[in-house]
Amino acid sequence: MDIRHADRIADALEELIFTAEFEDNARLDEVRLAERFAVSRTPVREALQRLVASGIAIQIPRRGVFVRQPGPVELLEMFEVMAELEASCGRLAALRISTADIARLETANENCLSAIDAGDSDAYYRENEAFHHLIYKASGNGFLEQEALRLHRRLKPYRRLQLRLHGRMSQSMQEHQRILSALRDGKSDRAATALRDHVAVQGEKFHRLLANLKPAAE
Amino acid sequence: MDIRHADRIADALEELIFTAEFEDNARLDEVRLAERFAVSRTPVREALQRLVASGIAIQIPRRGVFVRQPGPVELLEMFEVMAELEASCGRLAALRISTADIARLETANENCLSAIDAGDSDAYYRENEAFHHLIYKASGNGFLEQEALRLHRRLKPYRRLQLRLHGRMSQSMQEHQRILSALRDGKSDRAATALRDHVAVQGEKFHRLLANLKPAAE
DNA sequence: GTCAACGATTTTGTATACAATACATTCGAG
DNA sequence: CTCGAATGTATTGTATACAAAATCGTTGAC
Repeated sequence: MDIRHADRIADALEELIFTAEFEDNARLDEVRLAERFAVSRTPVREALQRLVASGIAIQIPRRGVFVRQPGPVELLEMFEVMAELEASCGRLAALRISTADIARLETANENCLSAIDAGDSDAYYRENEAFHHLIYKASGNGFLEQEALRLHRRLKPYRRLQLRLHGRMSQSMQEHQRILSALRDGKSDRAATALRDHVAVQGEKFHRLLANLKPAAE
Repeated sequence: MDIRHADRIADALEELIFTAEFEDNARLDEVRLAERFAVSRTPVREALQRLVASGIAIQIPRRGVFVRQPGPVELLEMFEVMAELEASCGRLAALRISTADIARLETANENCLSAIDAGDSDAYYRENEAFHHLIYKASGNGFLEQEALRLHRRLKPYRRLQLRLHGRMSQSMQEHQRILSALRDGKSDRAATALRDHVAVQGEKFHRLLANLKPAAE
């Protein structure tokens, strides 16, 4: 084992929480986790601190740390912020993007199309992600890129749920085209709006999904 | 001592780094810090982890953790993201703000004016901060509010430097008026643009400040 | 004189031991 | 029977001890 146990455990715990292995508000027992990972409490505690710092768990002093799955409201809020962040990336990218990066975006887009034709939704997911990550980078703002990546990653488990809804993919590709054309033309406002709407659709889908789950609840 | 040592030390270290007590790339020696705070290495290590998680320091495995002051480029990037985040807050707030919150903004604004008249720049700083925090909250998006607060806080030490530049305050108040009127009218795009420009000015000032500091350096 | 390899020292990472606080159960008073 | 206090137990927070890795210095070969 050439890697720090604390890091390994933090990654493992994050994965376990994202895959809903631990339910919301579950206490993350230090000694149980220590036994489970066959280490002492020390690296477990460091891993827990990392989870708390990243917001997927909360710590109540002298009580322990507890899983904190975002509720429906917070998820919608996070999707909304994602849309705003991507809009910002688009706004800046329209002013700064290089021809090389435009070419890369076009390639990713074509790969998306190929994946749709092949019916390979995993490949579509991957190439779609590449498309968006390229836009983050093309913003020319490394800090913004990192923040966008961070939230994107955090929302990943929830995005997977809604990908395979009926005619979404082809509509999504049209939106990609609009984004691309705005970037090519250097129209920052158009690029921002196109990206915001494109991402916001995911929030809408999610909203509808929730509404269907709990028809008249609360 | 009824508070966790780790938390106290983390706050203290953060403050020390923000006030440039530790210079960039300085190693944060666990045992020295432990002696300094009169505790063992354990709570010091937890504090360091928190610094690393918040990006104020970086950790090189088996080497230690080192202060990581953002360089000029990254600072400009952070100011740019701050401008974008506030623009997003303004966009959403224009759609959702309550009359009560508008009244609160007006109050904060009046307090800003009073502070200027009184020549009390500390009070101005405080009320200006309140104005912006109110807008974050008025976005109606708690997650966005937290993210904005986080970055705002992170940029705080750098904002203090440039506050007392010549005629900035009165210009700033005019911008606040424009923001307020856009919010009152529910014009989301206008509010977003007004806020983006308002905040971006700080980045510009900072840019100029840097250019003056190192006229032809590197 | 330079460079490399080996050993000593320092420092991080982990394990364990101890302290202090919170929780639960039980016992007793009303 | 219900509520509350007290003690016992469990769990977090901190200190210390140990292990492993990296840095530094020295020594020796070329």
